Amino acid sequence: MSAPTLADVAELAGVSRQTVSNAVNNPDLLRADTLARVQQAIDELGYKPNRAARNLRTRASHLIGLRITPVQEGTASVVMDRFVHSLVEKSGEAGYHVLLFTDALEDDPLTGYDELLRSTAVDAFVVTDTYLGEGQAAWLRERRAPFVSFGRPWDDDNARHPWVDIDGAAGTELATRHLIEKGHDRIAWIGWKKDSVLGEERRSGWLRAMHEAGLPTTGLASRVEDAVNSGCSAARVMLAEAGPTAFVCASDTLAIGVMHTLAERGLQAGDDVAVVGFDDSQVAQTVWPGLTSVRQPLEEAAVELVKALEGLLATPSQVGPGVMLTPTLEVRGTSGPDRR
Amino acid sequence: MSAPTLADVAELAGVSRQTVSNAVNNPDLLRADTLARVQQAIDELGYKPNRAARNLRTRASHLIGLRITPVQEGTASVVMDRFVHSLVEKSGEAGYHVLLFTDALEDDPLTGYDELLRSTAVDAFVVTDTYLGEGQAAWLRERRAPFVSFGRPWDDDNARHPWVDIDGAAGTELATRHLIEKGHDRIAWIGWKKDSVLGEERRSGWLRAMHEAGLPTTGLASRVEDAVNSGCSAARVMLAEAGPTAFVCASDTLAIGVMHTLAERGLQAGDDVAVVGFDDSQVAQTVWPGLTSVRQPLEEAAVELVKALEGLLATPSQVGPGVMLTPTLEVRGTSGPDRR
DNA sequence: TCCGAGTGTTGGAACGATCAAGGCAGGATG
DNA sequence: CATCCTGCCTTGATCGTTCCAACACTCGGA
Repeated sequence: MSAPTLADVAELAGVSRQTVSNAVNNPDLLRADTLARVQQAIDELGYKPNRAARNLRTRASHLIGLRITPVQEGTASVVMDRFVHSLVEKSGEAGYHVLLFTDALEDDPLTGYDELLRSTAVDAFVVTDTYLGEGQAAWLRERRAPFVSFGRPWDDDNARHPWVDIDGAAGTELATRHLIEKGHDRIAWIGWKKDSVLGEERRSGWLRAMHEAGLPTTGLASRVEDAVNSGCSAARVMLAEAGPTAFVCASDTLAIGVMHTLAERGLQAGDDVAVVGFDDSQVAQTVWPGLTSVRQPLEEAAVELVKALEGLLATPSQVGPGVMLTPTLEVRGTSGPDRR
Repeated sequence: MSAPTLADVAELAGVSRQTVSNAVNNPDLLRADTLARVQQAIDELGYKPNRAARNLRTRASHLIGLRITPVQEGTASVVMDRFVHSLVEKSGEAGYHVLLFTDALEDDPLTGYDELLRSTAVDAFVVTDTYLGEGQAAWLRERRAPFVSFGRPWDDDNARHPWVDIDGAAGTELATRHLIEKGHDRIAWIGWKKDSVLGEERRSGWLRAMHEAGLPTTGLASRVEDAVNSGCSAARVMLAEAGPTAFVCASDTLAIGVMHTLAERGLQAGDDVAVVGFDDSQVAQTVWPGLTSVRQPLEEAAVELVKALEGLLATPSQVGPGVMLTPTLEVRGTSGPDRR
C-alpha cells in the first residue's frame, strides 16, 4: 500500500540499502550485473527516493523559491507569465522545481523569504523586480541566502551575487533606429516617471539613437504613469505641441494609450503615425494592426539564471559576472510603411 | 552558523525536545509560563522547524503541485497568470505552497505527476485544463493521488474527486442577455470547433438566451479555431451572409478578430456592431474602446479549490459536491449604446 | 601460503522532526 | 492510607535516506 522504500528494493534485489542508493546516485560504482539487478527491482516496485528523507540527509531540497506579485489589471504587460514558464521549464531540466510564494497579507516583502529560508524549504531564490528598490537583494545577502537575480543590482552597490538582466536601453535604441530607418525624424518618447530606474534606462536608449542620428529630442519626451490613460493624454499633448510622426514607448500599455489617441483623432496607427511598444505583450500581438514591440528574451534569461543558480549551489564562493541580454524587435503594423 | 534545531531550543529553554515541538504545534498543551519560556527561546534563536525533517516524519510536504502549460502566444488569454496568483495566495493562507512543474520535453503530460507523486514531493495536485481530455483525473484517481480539479470531470464519468468550475454557459448567457437588453436581435456566435467541450458549453449559453428571447439563431453560429485570424474571417463571412448587429465570442482572441474585421469595414465596434468576448484578458481591458467581456471569478475559484483541498487532506474518504461558480460581465465600449 | 591493493558491499549512525508511551507530581476519591 | 486520575513534561523509537568506516572477496605478486 504505502510507497516502496530503499530497504524494500534492497531486499528484493538481494543487496544492501547502500548499494541501492549507489545504484540511484552513483551507478558507476556498481558492477554492471548488480546494477541491472537493482534497476530491475527498482522498476518492479516503482521505487522513487523519498524526497523528504533525502532532503533531510543532504540538506538540500532541490527547490527554488520565486516570489510573485499581483497581476496588474488594466495594463498590457504579462512578462511574469512567460518568465515563470520558462523558469519552471529550465530549472526542471536541471532537476529543480519552482516554489511560488506571495507576500503574506499586508506584510513587508521579506517575510516570505524569511519563512522559506529559515525552514530550509528552498535551496535558493530567484529574485525579480530589483528595480523597485525593495532591498530584497541586500537583505538576502545579509543572511547569506543563495540567490540569483533577474535584474541588475540597482539598489545594492556592493552586491556580489549572480544576476541576469535585459538591456532595456538596447531595446528602445533598436526601436528608435528602426523608426529612423523608416524615415522618421520627429520621434517622441513616452516613458515613466523619473523615479523609475527602468524607465530612465529605456529612455536613454531612445536618446542615444536620436543623438546618434542627429535628430532633435527637446519637447519630444514625456514622463507619465504606466497606464493606458496616461499614454492617451501624453500623446494628445505631444501631438498638439510637438507634432511627432512616431512614438517610442516604455511599455505596451503606454503604446496602447497612444494608439487610442491616434484612433480618436482619426489617425491610422502605422500609416499616419508609427508606434512602438515594449514587452511584446499579448495585447501587442493581437491588437489591430499589430503593435511593433520590443521583446525580452525571457527564455534565454531563464536559461542563464538556472545556469547561474547551478554554479552558485555548486561553488557558493565564486560568483561569475552578470549576464546582460539584448532584446529583439517584433515588427508589426504600427511600424508603418517606409516614408522615404 | 547552521540553523538552530529543536534540540537547541530545548536546551536553551531548559525543556525537552517534545515540549518545544508542542509549543510550536499544540501550544495549548503547555502551561502558560512554560510556553512563554519556550517561545522566548524560539525567538532568541530565530528557530523555524526544518521542513525536510517534519515532512519525513509526518509524511506530508504542505506542497501542492500545479502543472502549467506553455503560454499561448498570439492569443489574448491570460487566465493562467491570474489563476496561479490567486491559488498561490489562497493556499499560502492555508499553509500550503505551490510547486510548479511542466511536462518533461516531448513526454506525455503524466510523467510530471508521476515523478512528484512517487517521490512524495507534494501532498496533492491541482489539475486544470480537464476539458482537454488528457485523462489526468482518471490517471490520478487510479493511483489514489489526492487532487482537486479546476474544471468539471468532463472526461471521467465515474470521477469521485472534488472539483470547482466556472459556468461558461452562464457567462455567455449573461453576455447575450446583455446585448438583447441593449436592443439587439441578430446576435451571432463565434465559437470553437465542435470537439471543444468548453466551446460547446459556452455556445449553449448563447443558444439558451436567444431561444428564451425568441430570437433566430440559424445561420448565426460559426465554429472556428481559437485565433485572431479565424475570428476575422468568421466575422467577414457572418457580416456578409447573416447581417448580425452583435457578436458573442467564445474568447477575447476571437472577439479581437471580429473587431479587426469591423475596423477593416469602417465599422465602429460598439456604435455600429456590438462585440462581447470571454476571459476579461488584458487585451479586453486595454484595447480601444474597451472590449466587453465575461470575467471568470478566478480568485473565488482559488478559494474554493483550497477549501476542497483542505477537506480532502483532512478526510480523504468523503468528497463534497462540485462547486460551480458564475462569471460576471465586464461592460465596456464594445457593448455600444442602447438601440431602442 | 600469505599479503595488500583494488573493488564492491555492509551495518550502524546521523539528519531533525513527531509519535507513542511513560514518569511524576498533586489533588480527588473510596 | 492506598488508589486513581489528570495535567504537564520527558524519554526512546521512528520516518527513509545518505554518510562513514569497516568489512568481504578476488587476484596477482612475493
